[in-house]
Amino acid sequence: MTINEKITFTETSPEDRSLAIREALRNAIIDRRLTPGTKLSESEVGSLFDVSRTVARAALQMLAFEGLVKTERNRGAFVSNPSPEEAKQIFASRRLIEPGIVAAAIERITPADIEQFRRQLEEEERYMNERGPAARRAEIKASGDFHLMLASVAGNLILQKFMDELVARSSLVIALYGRSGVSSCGHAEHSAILDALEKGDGRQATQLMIHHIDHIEADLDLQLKQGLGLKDALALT
Amino acid sequence: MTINEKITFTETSPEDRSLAIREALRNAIIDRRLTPGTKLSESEVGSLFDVSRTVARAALQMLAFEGLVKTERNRGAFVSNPSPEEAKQIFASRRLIEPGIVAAAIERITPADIEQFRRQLEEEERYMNERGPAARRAEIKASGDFHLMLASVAGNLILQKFMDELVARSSLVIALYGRSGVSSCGHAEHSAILDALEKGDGRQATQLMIHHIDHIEADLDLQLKQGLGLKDALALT
DNA sequence: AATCCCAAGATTGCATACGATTTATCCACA
DNA sequence: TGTGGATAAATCGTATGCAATCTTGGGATT
Repeated sequence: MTINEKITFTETSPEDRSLAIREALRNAIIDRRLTPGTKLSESEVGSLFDVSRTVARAALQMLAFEGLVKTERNRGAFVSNPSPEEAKQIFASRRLIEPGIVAAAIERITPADIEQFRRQLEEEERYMNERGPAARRAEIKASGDFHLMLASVAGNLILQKFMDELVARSSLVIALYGRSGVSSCGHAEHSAILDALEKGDGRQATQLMIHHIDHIEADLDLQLKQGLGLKDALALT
Repeated sequence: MTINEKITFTETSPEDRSLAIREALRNAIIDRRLTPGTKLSESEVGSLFDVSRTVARAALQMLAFEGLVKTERNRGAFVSNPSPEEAKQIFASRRLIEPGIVAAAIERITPADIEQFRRQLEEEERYMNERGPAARRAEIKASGDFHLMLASVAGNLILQKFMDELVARSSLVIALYGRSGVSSCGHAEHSAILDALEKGDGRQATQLMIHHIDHIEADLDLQLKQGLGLKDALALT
């Protein structure tokens, strides 16, 4: 797979172009337009975005830092190919952090937030009922955005950054090991969590969140490719 | 404050020099040899380590990503000056993550690990009983290393990276807002946590960890400088 | 036919150069 | 004496060039 479609800037970036490129690549990765193993060469990225290798390189470095990209010395950058072990660690981390985020969010959530969440869930549902890869991608993205909005409401910027990374990497993991239509039940669970938040029932909200994460991970097929280090390497190129 | 002492490479780095520079600067920051607000100009860092601005810049970008350094466009990089609000968020994050790390560590800790922890605690104690700024610095570093070792034993690389960041940033916070001789009681608490781990008493170990974090945060003076945005800005230069 | 080796091409690692922006200095002027 | 503005210095943002390293393809040898 190569980068064949022109990736558009979502906004005119007056400055800090490497940040904009990072965002564009991030979106492409969590959208699965760039699949694990895809090579991201500095010159190719640079010419796609009409910048020099220097700034392309900076964007790739940032992505490497958050684990979405792996760089090999003198070889280049590749979209990460998380191992089952990594996948487990990602979800273990989420199980640790997200209940805390729910607990913090329930203290700070406002009616306006609730309203925004409802709109978000409607969007999820809309994509859920559509067919086609584009809708599927949008659904995955919207599903992740629910968790990120929650982190945003919680009001802890550090945890928010961690969740940014974890949600993005989860998306990669689901792309690799996902078994079914990802969030067919996920959407209902998001709804239930939001209901609990609205009622102010923190205990239930955190419980629902834990189960939600359990369900996402349960939908993965982490055993199959466990011992296939060689095949993984082959899949890389 | 300027960078006036030659910072030595801990190891001969055959390659990936930016990583080595990042490590050296990281250590200098958590050791408080570089205090919050210190400017880290690309050329200065570069010439100190005998590299070009390109690689110095890469190191600074990494530090900015983990929150130890803040960059301002066209102005440069400065050692972070965390606000009281940031400090609270850092400790809130630790309260969320570290109990989970303790719980994971107790499942995996080996007698060899215990032995290593004991040696680590002896070192803490040695520095605690010494006087002088160098010993104080070493004590702070050793105290943080206890938490990082725990994260390492827990075996989750993602959480380990998060803790790396949180411990380093905590060190900055303590430098800014710390009230007393930091870990006079901290050492005893580390010992107690280790004892609980050795006994296999997970419930007690996590409780002790939570209290330990509470105590560290309680030792901070976060109210005083809360409204002084202006003075903070002044302290920057 | 399979294997090994070497050279050509491609890509990264790094240094340097130049324009843009910010900061500092100094002089004019009120 | 203090203020304003213009010029100079310093620093960053970015592009580009060269050397080092890796990959690839072809040809010779067994």
